[in-house]
Amino acid sequence: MKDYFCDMKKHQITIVDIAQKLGISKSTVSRALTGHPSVHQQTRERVLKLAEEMDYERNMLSIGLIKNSSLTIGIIVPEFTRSFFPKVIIGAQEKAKAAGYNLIICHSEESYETEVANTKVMLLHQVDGLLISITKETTNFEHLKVFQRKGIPIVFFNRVCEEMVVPKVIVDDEEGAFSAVQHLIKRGKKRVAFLNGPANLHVCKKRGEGYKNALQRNKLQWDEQLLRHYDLDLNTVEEHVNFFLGLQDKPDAIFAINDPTAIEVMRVLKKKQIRIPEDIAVVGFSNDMVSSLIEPGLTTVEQPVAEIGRVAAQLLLDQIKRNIEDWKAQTVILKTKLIQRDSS
Amino acid sequence: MKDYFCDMKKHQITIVDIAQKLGISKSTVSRALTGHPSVHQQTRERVLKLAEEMDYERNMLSIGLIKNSSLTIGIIVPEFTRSFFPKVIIGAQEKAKAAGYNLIICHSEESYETEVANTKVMLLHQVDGLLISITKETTNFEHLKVFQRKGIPIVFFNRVCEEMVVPKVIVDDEEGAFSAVQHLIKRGKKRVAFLNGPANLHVCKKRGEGYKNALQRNKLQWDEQLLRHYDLDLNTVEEHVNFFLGLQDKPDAIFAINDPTAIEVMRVLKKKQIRIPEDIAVVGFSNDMVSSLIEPGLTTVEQPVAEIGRVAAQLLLDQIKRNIEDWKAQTVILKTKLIQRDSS
DNA sequence: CTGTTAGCGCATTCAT
DNA sequence: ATGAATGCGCTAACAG
Repeated sequence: MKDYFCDMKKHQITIVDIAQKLGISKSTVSRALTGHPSVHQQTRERVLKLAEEMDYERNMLSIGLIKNSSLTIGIIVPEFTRSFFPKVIIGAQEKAKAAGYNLIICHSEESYETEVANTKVMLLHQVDGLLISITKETTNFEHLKVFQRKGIPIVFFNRVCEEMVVPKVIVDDEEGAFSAVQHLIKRGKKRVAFLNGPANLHVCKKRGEGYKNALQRNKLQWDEQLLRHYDLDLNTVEEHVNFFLGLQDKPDAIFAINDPTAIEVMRVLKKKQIRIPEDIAVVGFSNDMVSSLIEPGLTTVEQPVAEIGRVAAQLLLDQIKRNIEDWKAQTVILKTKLIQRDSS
Repeated sequence: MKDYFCDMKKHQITIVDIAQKLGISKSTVSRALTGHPSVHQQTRERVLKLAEEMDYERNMLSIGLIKNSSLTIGIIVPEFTRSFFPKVIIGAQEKAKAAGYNLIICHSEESYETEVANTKVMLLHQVDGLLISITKETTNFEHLKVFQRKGIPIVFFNRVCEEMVVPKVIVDDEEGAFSAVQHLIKRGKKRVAFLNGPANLHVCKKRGEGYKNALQRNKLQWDEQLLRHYDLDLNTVEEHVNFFLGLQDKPDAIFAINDPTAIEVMRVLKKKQIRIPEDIAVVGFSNDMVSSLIEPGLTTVEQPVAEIGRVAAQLLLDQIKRNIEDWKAQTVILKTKLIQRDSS
């Protein structure tokens, strides 16, 4: 009896089982199941009925094997406890689903090593395309170039790889940062500090440029002490704020690379009884869900988050449909929008 | 399932390619790749080297087909723009990775239909087990029972299915709700309202029981107008709050099913110049990241979020290792902890 | 309309 | 230590 059960566990109901019971060939069963037109109506009904009765489920693995496709696209994000990446994923999923594709998500936890492991998972699962935003540590791109060589399209979003010629979706980071700093200056601030992210990330470089441009445009002195790069570990934000506060000539505004950072900056300032925005104004980037809930409300640069996901997925689906020699490598740059609240 | 597969086959590097280049049989290549002992050391090295050079990746679809396993476990969550589910996922990923399993994540976006589609993806990828927290719409469980029939273990967490006898990981929702309401009453509140979630969710039922128990224990009158179920759509929270405020005998405290709801309640109250907690105190559930950042800080019932993921993954891995006839269906109940802040 | 045959990429038995 | 052959479950020519 026990052996019987063990065997049962292994044995899947297949089209052959159905075919045998019905005394027809498995091809006919297959055709009936897939809705092929040239099957006798009566045969089809008998197959469908028996399949239902026997709890038959198609084995998509074998189908994927044949078609060399899994109808799945993968997405790798470095982080998702904040609302940014989840919202991108939701946008991407929307487009993918509409095209009949499923989405599998991997989380690289800002670790290069995990990212490489994730790409292996994607390869193993035969994804038809990959969406990715790289980790803060990623400077080697071999694991991603593999996809190109294999003819599996990649689309970058948010954190892109500069050296790879593939579609990318970003926002106008330079313009976004520019408008944030411009706004602060218009509010009367003269010494705007920028707590930037890792210098190797393209997105951070661009925001750095926007920052500098805004200063120049307003003929404000460029002070390199006011631009600091940090590794996105929120625990270290306090040190950086302390550095700013320890300067001979303190900043009167802090622009932060993203909203979580800005919120942490605000927490540190509040703890020190520094008034926001009177003493020091704060501006973030992204318009996270939290930013409207805290006090004072955080002024921030809004990104069309779900749209980033939608566009990225659409570009990927376009690539998937194209032959490899017709691949296009456009970069889509979406607009940002300054959201003014009470922190500035 | 509709046939969406398109036909362009990108050529994959297979063991046959490697075998041909090396002038050996594909069996030997296979053995070298899988680490079979009886392969000449030199042969193995040549194979490994060439595989590396050619960017060869094993095709999981075919291996999965043969082995009926993919070393992958799936996780389906209904929502993840808040920090709750992402943190659970991170915990689960930790355990899975340690056991050599990969984790693929699907997002059901609180839609029954999407959840069903997600389970198909999991089946397609031949996951060895499934972790799931159901959507608020899910009342039919056929798509999940399929897994049991196929011998693929399932573990529920947070939002569990009552009628299925499988392992589950929840927190002590009844006790958590009890302690929240007990706390409010100790603070002098006499009319505690509860804005609960969908009545069909087990987790909501349990919290409802905790709420009622606390009232009873304190000999407070049970008023059915003070207990409302809502569909977790934050846009409708305002109506419910307005209902409470329109009562003859208004509540002096509102306990909300989760933190986002509580925060929305607070927003509505603040808009109406109602003082928190003096006029109406507010308590949430989960200790979301936001809750400590807003003002006043939200009193809430903390859940061991990552631990939920870890335990669920561990239970699943245990089931995977067991034969189907040895499956255990224990329910693990983790402890909650009341976090007192200024909203109560 | 339906049956036959041939793989998809790989692991695995059985040979040698 | 290696090669040949078999088959996982299914679809897709190619016959009838």
